[in-house]
Amino acid sequence: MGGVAAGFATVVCVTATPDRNRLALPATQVAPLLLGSTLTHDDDTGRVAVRITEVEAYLGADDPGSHAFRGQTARNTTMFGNPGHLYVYFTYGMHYCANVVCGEAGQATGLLLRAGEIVEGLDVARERRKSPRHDVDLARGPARLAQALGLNRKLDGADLFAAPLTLTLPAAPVDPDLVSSGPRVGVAGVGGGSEYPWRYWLTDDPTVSRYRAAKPRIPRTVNG
DNA sequence: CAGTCGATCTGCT
DNA sequence: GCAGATCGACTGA
Repeated sequence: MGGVAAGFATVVCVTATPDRNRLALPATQVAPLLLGSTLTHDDDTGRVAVRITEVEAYLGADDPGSHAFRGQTARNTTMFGNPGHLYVYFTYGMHYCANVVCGEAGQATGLLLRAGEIVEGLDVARERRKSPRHDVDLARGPARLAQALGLNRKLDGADLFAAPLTLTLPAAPVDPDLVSSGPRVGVAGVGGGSEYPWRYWLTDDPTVSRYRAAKPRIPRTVNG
């Protein structure tokens, strides 16, 4: 059962990882570095690795679209901690989504992992994700990616550079010509418009989630 | 292919 | 009580 996470973290975190320092920058600067990186989750339910193809930057307390906008709560505490950790939250009553915490402790900036390509453990990912007809859909969308990797609330706050997680950044950022940016998905108001291109993806990658504009919710009771 | 809706956790009013 | 960093099923063309 529980009680495992706190134990191994103290044992493994002996040496400072250079890659961890590369995350200690504003999320908008880390975004192009994270594209093309690989995140592996390896536990007794299986081993799956995903090559990240789409991310979204959330910029902390001043960002109305961020969970951190209204200050620190029990749920978002991880966002306010040190970079190089995973912030996992539960949303819409059904789905988990995962962020890579960036910047300095207290800034609460991070990158939402929006999509990726399964590069290891395809059979395990298919088992976890059942319905999709195409493998390209296995991790297309933040909740799908989390499910394919087997991420859940138990991994909230987990170190990205220690078991059961492994984040491998590319030696150099991908060619800027291969990176596109645009407005964030599903975020209305400030930061949701084209004025802030805080969504980044690998151009023309088939695993990138299709853009859906944030739609204002219209009450259905108006016309009876 | 595009539009609509249900599921039901979390934090804020 | 309500809206939300969503997904999958269903509808109609």
